[in-house]
Amino acid sequence: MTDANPIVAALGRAGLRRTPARRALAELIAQREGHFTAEDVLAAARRGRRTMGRATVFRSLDLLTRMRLVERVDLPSGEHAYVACLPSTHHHHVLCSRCGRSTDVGELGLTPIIERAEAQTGYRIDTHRLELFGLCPDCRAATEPAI
Amino acid sequence: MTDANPIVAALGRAGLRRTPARRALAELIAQREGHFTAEDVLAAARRGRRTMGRATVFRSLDLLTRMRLVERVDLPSGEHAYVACLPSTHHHHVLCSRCGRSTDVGELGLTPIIERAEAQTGYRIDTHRLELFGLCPDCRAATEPAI
DNA sequence: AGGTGATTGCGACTCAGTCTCATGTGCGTT
DNA sequence: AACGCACATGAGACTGAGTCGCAATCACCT
Repeated sequence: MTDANPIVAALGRAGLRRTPARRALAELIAQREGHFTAEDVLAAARRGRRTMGRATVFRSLDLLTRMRLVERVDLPSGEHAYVACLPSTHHHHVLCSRCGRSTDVGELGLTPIIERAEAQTGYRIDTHRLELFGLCPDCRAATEPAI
Repeated sequence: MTDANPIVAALGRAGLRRTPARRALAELIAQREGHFTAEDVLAAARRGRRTMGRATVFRSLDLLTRMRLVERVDLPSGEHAYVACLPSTHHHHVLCSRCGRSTDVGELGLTPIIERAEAQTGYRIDTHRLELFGLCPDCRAATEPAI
């Protein structure tokens, strides 16, 4: 039986074990539209009467991060969260600060900006983090009823 | 006596108390070139045989953050750190991943990028975080001896 | 079906950050 | 110079995220 869940499928492709814990995590992530914290996963697993060791959650999340199936983001509050993402090319995430939904957005042309920063500072920049926070279309509609 | 330390001076200007703890913190920050964590501050205070309550450190750092005299950054490792910065216009920080030094870099022209992201996603973006990590000129020289 | 190395769950642990509260003190007022 | 009080501090208990070690389990290859 082929795996409907893309994360589970990717695990198989990578020669990693498709254990119940990992399947359950993949399921939870697939259901979730936006970002989620490790604690969310733990709570959801508990709710679904499936216990999942705290360590397992962190280990699996870590694994998926290394596989680039999820990405870790730092919320403005300082919390660490994760968002699912296709292991495509370079991209960024836009997070809704109201409902938590997250949307991928492709490469935005940051290269010239990074070059400008390198020129200004003399650093050689090799990593960057760009996170965008705002209101998603739905929440916008909800809070700005009148144009 | 006017305050040599800009942070202490800013406190006075804002009508906030210039307490010994805040002065000590300001001093530590002024001495430090790069980013630092709350734990660094605690350790430094302890080393200088001046105890400073853990809570006080967090409270003061919080205060300075609200005053925009320091900014909180999230290191790639997930740790939270702070960097001093002049409360000027919008700017970003470039952090050296080897020695920890941080350098301010002015507005880099992110606006068009944000507009592009808004157009692509339909979000209204109101906050963003851009952090750049790399090697500062000195560390670059140290690790790339030959051109 | 069997063997085995990867994976799990548990629980103890660490470490960052928060909270409470009694004590202390900067500073405006007198 | 002394006063008074709201603001600030330090100590330490507490919380919650994340890690570690280990014995038991199980996914998967043969």
